Amino acid sequence: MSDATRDRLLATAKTHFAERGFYGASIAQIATELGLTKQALLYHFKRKEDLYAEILQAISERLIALVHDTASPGDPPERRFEDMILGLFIASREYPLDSRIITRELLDNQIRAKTAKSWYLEPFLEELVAALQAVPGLEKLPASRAFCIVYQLLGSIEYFAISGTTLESIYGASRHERFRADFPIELRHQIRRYIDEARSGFAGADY
Amino acid sequence: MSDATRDRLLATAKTHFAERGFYGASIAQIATELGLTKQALLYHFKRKEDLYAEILQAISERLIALVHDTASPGDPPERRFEDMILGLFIASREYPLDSRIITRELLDNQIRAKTAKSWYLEPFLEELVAALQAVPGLEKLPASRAFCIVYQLLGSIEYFAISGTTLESIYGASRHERFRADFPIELRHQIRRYIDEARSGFAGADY
DNA sequence: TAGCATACTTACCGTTCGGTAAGTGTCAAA
DNA sequence: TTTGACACTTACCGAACGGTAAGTATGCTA
Repeated sequence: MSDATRDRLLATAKTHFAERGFYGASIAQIATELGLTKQALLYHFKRKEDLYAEILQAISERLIALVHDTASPGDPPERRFEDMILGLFIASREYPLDSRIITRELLDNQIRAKTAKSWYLEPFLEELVAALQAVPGLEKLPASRAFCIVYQLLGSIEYFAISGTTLESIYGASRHERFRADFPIELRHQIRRYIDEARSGFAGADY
Repeated sequence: MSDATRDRLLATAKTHFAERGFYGASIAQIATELGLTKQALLYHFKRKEDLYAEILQAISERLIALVHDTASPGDPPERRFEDMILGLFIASREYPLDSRIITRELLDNQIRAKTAKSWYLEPFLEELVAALQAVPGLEKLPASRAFCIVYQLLGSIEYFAISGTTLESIYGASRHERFRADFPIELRHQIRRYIDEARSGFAGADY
C-alpha cells in the first residue's frame, strides 16, 4: 500500500470515527465511502481496532510535536507557554476531527481500556505542566496546581472545539464565527492575567 | 409504572448511555441489568430513542434549575456568577454521568440531529451569560465576549469531569484526588481573573 | 365472577455488525 | 513462462442489534 492511499484510507476512517465514535462507525460504511468493500479495508488493517489505533497514534504524535515545536526556544517561558496554549487552540480549529476523537477516547476509555492499549496523553500533559512551571515566579508552584491550570485551559479549548455544530445550530453561523474570533482573545487574557499574578506575588502568597 | 421503578429504570439506563453512548448502549443489556427482558423495557419506553430523550430532558431541567437556584438573590452579581460556576463544578462531581452524556450529545449532535429533537442547552447558557453581564462594570461587555468566558469556564469543568478515569489511570487515585481538590481553587481564581480583566481592560483600546 | 388494564414473557423479524475463508485478476521478477 | 506477492472480491459465519406480535400471569374494579 502506498503512503498516499494509506493516508486516504486513514483520513476517511478518521471522519467516521470522529463523527460516530468507535462503536458507531462501521468498517463497511468507511469502505463504501472509499469505493471499496469492507474486506479490502480489513486486508490493509487486520482489525477495526488496528485501524482505529493507527489514527489515535497519529493524533498523539501530532499533539506532542505541537507542544514541542510551536514555542520558540529563545522566547521567555511565559511567552512559550502562551504560544503553546494558543497553538493548541489554532490546531483545534485546523484539526477539529482530532478534538472529537480525543474527547471520545476520554469518554470511552472506561469501556475500551480492556481491549485497547491505553494511549499517550501523559507526555503531552507533562510538557505543558513543565512549561508552566518554567515561568519565572512559578518555579515552586505545586505540580497539582499547575496541572489544574493546564487542564482548565485544555478543557476550554477542546470543549469549544467539539461544540461547533451545536453552537452553530443554536446561535447561527455568523454569531458562531464571532465566538471563534473572540475565543483566543479571552484565552490570551486568561493566560496573561495568571502570569501577571504570579509575577506580582499574589499567586505565590496565596498558595 | 410507579415513580420509583421509573426512576430505577432511568438510572440504570443512564449509566449505560453515559459509559457507552447512545449507539454503544443496548436496551437488551440495560434490561438484563435490571433483571428484565428487552421487551419489558420497550413496553415502558416505546423506542430506545424515547428512553434516551427522557434522560436528556431530565438533565436539561436539572442544569437550568441549578443556575436558577444556587446563587442567592441578595448577593452581589459577581458573587452570584461565581457561585453559579462553582455550583456547576460541584454538580459535575455529584452527577458525573450527566457530564458524560452532555458531552456525548455535543459529539453525536451532528449525526443524531436528524432523528432526535435538538435539546435545551440554550436557556442554560443564556442564563450564565446574563449573570456575567450583570456584574458591575461588565454591563456593556459584548455578548460574544461574555459567551466566550462562560464557555471557557464550562469547558474547563465538563472536560475535567469526563476525564476522571483517564486521569486516574495516568496519575493514580491519590494524585487525581489532589487534582479534584485543587481544581475549584484554580477555578475560582480563573473566574475572578476573567472579571477583573473584563472590568479593567474593557474600556481600553485593546478591543 | 367477568372484564380489563398492567406488566411482563417468549418467539420471531430483518438488518447490520466484525471477522474468516477462499478465490480472482494484475503485474513484476526470476 | 512460471511464480508469487499484492490488492482486492464474493461468499459466508455467528452474534447482536432494535423492534413487532402475540401470549400470559396478576390484581383491581364493576
